[in-house]
Amino acid sequence: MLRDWDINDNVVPAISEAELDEYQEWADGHCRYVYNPNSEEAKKHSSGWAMRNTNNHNVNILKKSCLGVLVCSVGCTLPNGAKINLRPAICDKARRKQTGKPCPNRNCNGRLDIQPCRGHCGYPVTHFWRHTKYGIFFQAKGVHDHPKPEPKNCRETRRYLGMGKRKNLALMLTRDAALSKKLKTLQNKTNYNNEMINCQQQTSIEMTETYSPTYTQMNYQEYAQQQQFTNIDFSGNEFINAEEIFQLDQPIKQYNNSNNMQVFSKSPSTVLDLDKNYLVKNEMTIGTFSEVDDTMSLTSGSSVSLFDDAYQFANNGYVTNNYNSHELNNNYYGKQNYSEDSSIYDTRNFNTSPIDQVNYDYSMIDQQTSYFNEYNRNNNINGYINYSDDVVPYVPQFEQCAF
DNA sequence: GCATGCGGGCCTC
DNA sequence: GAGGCCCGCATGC
Repeated sequence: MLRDWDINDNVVPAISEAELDEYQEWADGHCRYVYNPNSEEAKKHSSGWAMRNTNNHNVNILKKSCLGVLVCSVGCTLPNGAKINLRPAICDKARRKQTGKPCPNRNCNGRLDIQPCRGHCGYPVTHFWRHTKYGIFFQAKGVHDHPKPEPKNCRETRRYLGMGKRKNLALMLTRDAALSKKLKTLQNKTNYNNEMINCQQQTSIEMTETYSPTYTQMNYQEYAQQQQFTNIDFSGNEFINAEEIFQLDQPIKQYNNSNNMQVFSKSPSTVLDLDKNYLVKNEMTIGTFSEVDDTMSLTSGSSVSLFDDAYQFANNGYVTNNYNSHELNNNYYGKQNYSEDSSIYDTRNFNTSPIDQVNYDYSMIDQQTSYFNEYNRNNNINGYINYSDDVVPYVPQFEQCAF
C-alpha cells in the first residue's frame, strides 16, 4: 500500500496491480490494504476474526464489527497449556445458543462465555470493505484485545476427521487389544493353527463380555489385568504397549531404530476403519467416515466435542508438544512439523490444509506398519503383512461382535 | 441451520 | 449528523 487514503474518502486512489496487497486473514491494528479484485477471500469480505455485519448507512462501504471470542467462564487451561478460544457464531440466534454451554474441556465445569472485543476505544474493532474497479479496499480500526478465535475451517475439519464419540474410542481400544492378543498368539509358530482357532473364539467371547454402553478406559484396564492381557515382546521392545493405548492423555513414547533415528511411536500399527467396523492396517487415507460425529460443532446444538475423547486439544498458538501424541492443532498454520533432525521437533508451519496435516500424520503412522512388516519378514512371521480378510485367515471376525 | 448482506430504526454524543 | 448497535428480512450454501 503506497498511497494515502481513507475508506470514507469520496474518491479512493487508483491502484496499480503492483500496489495490491496479499490478503491478510488476521488483520489487526489500524491498517489498510488494497486487495486484488479477483481475490476470493476479499470478495467474500472474510476474516479470521469473527466479524458481523454492521449497518453504517453507507451502501458503498461494508462495515463489520468484531464479535470477540468464546472463552471458558473460569478460564480453564487445556492439558497442552492452551486456552479455550472458540469462534462465536455470526448469527445472533446461533451465538445465543453457544453462550452458556458447558466448557468443551471435559475436566472443566465452566461455561462458554463471550469475551467481547473492545479494541477500538472501548468499541469492537471494525473492518471496512469498499469495492472499486482497481481493487477491494480494506481498512481496519482498532486493535483486538482478545485471543484469536478458532479459524472458520476448524469445524469442517473436525467433521471431516470424524473424531468424537467416546464409544468409538472404547470400540477401538477393545479391538486393538484383541488384535494384540492375536499377534502374541501368532508368535508361537509351532502352535499356529491351534492358536488361531482359539484366538478367534476367545476374542469373540471377550469382546462380547466386555462391551457395555458405559464402557470406560479404566474398566477396560482393569479387565485387561484380570484377563492377564500381556504385551508382546519383540526382541526386547514391546511392540504394543497396552498402557500407552489406554492412557491416551499422555504422549506416546518414541521408538528409536538401529540408527537411533526417531521414527515412530510404539503405538499399535492398526487403526479402526469406521466404515468397515474393524481394525485395519494403517494404510488408510482420509476419506468418508460413516460415524462422523456431526454434533461436535458448538453451533450445532450439542456439547459433545473433540475435547471429550482426549485425542485432540484446542490450540491457538505454537505449543511444544510431542509429535507422536498426534494432537491436532486447530490453528490452521500452527501444526508442528517433523524435523529432519529426528531428535528435534521444530515448529515450522504447515502451509497446507488441516486435512493435509492429518494425512501427514497418517503417513507417519504408516511407517510403523512398514517397520511392523519388516520385522515380521525378518523373523519369518507370516500372515501379518496383509490384513485383508481373504489373505489373512487369523483376523478375527470382528463384524460378528455386536457393538 | 447458519453465514452474509441489506436496510430500517433507535440511541448517544 | 455521525457512529454504534439491534433487529428483521432475503439469499445462498
